[in-house]
Amino acid sequence: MARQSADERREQLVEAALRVMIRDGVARATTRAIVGEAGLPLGAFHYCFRSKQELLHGVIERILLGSLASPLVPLAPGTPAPEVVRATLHAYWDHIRAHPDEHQLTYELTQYALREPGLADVARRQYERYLDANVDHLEAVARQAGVAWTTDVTVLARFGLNFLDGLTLNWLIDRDDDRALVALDAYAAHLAALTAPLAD
Amino acid sequence: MARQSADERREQLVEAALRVMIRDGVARATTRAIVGEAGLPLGAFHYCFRSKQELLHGVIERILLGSLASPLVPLAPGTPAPEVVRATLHAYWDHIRAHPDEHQLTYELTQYALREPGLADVARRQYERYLDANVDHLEAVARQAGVAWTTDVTVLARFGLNFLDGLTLNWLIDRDDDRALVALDAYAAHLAALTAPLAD
DNA sequence: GTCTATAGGAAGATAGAC
DNA sequence: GTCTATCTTCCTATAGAC
Repeated sequence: MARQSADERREQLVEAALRVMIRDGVARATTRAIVGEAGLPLGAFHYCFRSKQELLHGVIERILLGSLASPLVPLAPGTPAPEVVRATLHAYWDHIRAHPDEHQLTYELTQYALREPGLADVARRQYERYLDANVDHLEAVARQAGVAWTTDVTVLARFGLNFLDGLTLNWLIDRDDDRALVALDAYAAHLAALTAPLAD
Repeated sequence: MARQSADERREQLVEAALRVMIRDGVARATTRAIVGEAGLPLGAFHYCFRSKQELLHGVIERILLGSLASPLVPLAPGTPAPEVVRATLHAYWDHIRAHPDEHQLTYELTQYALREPGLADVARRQYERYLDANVDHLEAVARQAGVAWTTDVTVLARFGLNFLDGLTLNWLIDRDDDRALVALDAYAAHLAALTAPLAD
């Protein structure tokens, strides 16, 4: 068939694996299901990857990286801080609601990684990066709103990461939009109360 | 061998399954591993359970019920509200730290349940009960501290459930005690700020 | 590199003696 | 009810022709 580089093939299989996992879960993402999804013969698997673990490594790095895309909301300058906070959180939440399956897979893969000696570190590093991203995000929000945080930003970031993670997990289970939004707004109000106007 | 009732056998297998899952993860809890752990022959499995799903149903109900045990902290009457809140949260957190593997299994089983059509509802109902338990817990704390919540308790409960869930998940990954405690205390302070002395 | 065919084993479930 | 032996299916991985 069409001659492709091994890298292209690998990419193709990682993406097929992602689709299968999102659709059917990690447990059902067998090598057969993955090559089937990619439209490749079974044998193709093992001259692209030494083993299934190697593919999973690629899948995990891929999806965990992808979910770092933090949507920044363009707001008119002079928007009051509470409004900036709320709009930013709602933008984040819209992203979750638009891609629930991907986020569910993220949790599944994290649990999976914790059980595999060679992969546990990947999950650990990933949460470290989530934290860093959250710090950046909080600082960007403060800049945009023209305020300063009255609490250590790294503490806020950890607190927010945990709350949003729990909120997402809970919503993936009950899919109760109303309750989730109420909790999200409660968090937004809490955050907004932790800002002070910049003295300049 | 020793003659036992089918109920006893079932109980025995559910407990063996729990041990295997806590030790090795859900994916490695095969029927063979489970009966091996219980010291029973392979054939024993299928005159106790119609299928593996039936056993998993039992395991999920068992562990999700068990994790509802909310430790109430005995404190001297007259203890200030912030102290009551903090002590209660720390007691909860100590429980998590003492049984990390059980909690990790809880998350694994929840993810698993969401992928099985017959089990998704169990997870949903379970989170509903977590929420109820959290409401009860918050009301008990207010009673003990002699204060009232200035925010709707169901909103607080949802918010707290989500934060504590995320905190636990995050800690299971990075095992960073210091950061977790800082975040927990931030939450305690937030909660304490939402109380008002009872006018009596 | 690419594919077909198959090895080799482990999974859930059952048959049938006791 | 209890156990051994076995069936069937599906898994990951490899062998070897092209």
